Amino acid sequence: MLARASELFLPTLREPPSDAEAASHKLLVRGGFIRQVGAGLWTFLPLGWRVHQKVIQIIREEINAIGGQEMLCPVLTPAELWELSGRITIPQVFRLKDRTGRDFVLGFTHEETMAFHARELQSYKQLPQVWYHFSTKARDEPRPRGGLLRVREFIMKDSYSFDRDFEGLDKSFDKHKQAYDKIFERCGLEVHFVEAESGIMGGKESSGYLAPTGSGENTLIRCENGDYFADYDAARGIPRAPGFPPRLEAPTEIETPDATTIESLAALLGIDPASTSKAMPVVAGDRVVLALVRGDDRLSEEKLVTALGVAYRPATDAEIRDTFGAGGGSIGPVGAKVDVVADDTLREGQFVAGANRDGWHLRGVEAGRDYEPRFADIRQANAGDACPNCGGKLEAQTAIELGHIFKLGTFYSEPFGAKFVDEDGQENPIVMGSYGIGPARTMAAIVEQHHDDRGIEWPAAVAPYDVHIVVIPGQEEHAESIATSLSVAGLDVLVDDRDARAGEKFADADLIGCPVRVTVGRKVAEDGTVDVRERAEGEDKAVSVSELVSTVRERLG
RNA sequence: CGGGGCGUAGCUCAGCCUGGUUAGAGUGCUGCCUUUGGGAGGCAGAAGUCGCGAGUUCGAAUCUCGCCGCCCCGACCA
Repeated sequence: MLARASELFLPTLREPPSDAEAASHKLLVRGGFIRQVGAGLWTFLPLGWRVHQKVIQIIREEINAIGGQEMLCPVLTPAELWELSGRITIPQVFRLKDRTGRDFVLGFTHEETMAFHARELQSYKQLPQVWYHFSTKARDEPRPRGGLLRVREFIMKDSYSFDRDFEGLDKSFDKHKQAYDKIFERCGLEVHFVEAESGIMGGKESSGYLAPTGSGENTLIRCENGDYFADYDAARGIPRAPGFPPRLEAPTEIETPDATTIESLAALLGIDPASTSKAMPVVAGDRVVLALVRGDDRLSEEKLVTALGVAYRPATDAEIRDTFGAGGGSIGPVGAKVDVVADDTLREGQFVAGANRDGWHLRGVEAGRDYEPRFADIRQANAGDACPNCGGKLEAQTAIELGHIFKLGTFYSEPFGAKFVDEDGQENPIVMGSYGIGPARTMAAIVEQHHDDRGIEWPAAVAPYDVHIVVIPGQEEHAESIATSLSVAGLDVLVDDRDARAGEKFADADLIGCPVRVTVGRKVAEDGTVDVRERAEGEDKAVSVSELVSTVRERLG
């Protein structure tokens, strides 16, 4: 395949758009891969679409390899489907009406539609199934950002597995996991599989794939020794041990005027903030619950939801005073007539806690002796915590979530009545899983991980073209025949035949980032050689035209 | 949805505070000359509803109000 720069719509820019911050945003726009149409709405220009298609093809091959069957569901779906699952109430749902006033939803995933089709599965003999499609998703995002990192409309590969039981689901899940590992590896990405929250998807267990990058919205917690990776929200770090004051036989009141923050309290008492406890009153359902973490820790909202099993909200000032008889900065677990969920770090030792009396705290408060909590892991892990596997130091790194896989169970099949009959003639709900990957995000992550100050360094598997030929003015005829021979050999070739200076062409070639560059200059007429350079390496090497095809193939790996 | 910022040529921006001929620069674009292995130089040229609407004024890119769009932080979130 041969493309000529003189004919391509390839609008490269010398400067990045003023509103771009992420490297992928800047370089994809500058390189003429994408253009913004509105907030979170992007057009893929010819080169960008080629890369997107290459990513899609890799995903397709790997999902086909685990038995996935490609199909295509509509973007526009009747609102009734979303009422059945209950997801109609999610704020991000794009809703609209047709001319007769009927309600529709622009899908943001396709669990509902796929469960609808799964009603045609009737027998255990038809299971398992894996169905997938590449389709456009719409999300009414409150805040799109970062180029392709967070958008309102995007193409997603989502596959759905249908099994007769949870054992089957585990197998389908593992197959996808393996497929995803291969996909990201083929894309040249460093990606880590981590536990994550189910969020709006519904279902039991979910896991994300995080690519560490320079820009992104997620945080990857990783051990310096490389044996532990986790999503920030779910990470389990081991905090340092506090410096405890001498042990007390019983809690002792101490006056702490104006000390309503941990910092002021620790300073006033001259103690380690880690030897205090922090009380966060929340309302779950119709009851008040006191969440207790160490003074130097932050409460993880996600972990607390998991521990409580339901969503919650912070208690209001009035509710706090009503329940504890004191203000927010002076409350504690001792004597409080509410359930207490204490973080595991509070199991051992004596801590300073609020006395449920304005301006007073208690020293020497001990779990088990002075209050009866339920223990759970509800603290947010921090960089600097010790690794739960090896004790090494945990680090935090910005990341992009490229994929998310869920064990949905019967969350959708039950309301949709997607059932099958087993060997004994019994009806059972189909057990589902869902598995998403965003090709555009993947593309952005590749740029984040593969670029330098001059431009992109595409891995060969996803590059828009294999070879970028820079034609030095005066060598057009030689270049044309070289381009043709590379193309005939099965390589994708971009030949820069524009009437432009060499420097400009080199700069564009670096920006666009095809893996191999061939410069056809004066030497081709003198000794029959051209210069071959790998984008990621930056060294020109003279290669005779007769060996060019094999050399380029070799360089592409 | 809360806070902040921006909107002037394809792109990056100046001009606005302190209203006043025909609205500027760099880059990009077109033509010609020169040049030709890392965005070279020269000459000539095209290109702007100054986001939209109202208002104040003899006069508005500039002042006031409203709206819209976009970006950043937060909240929210695959």
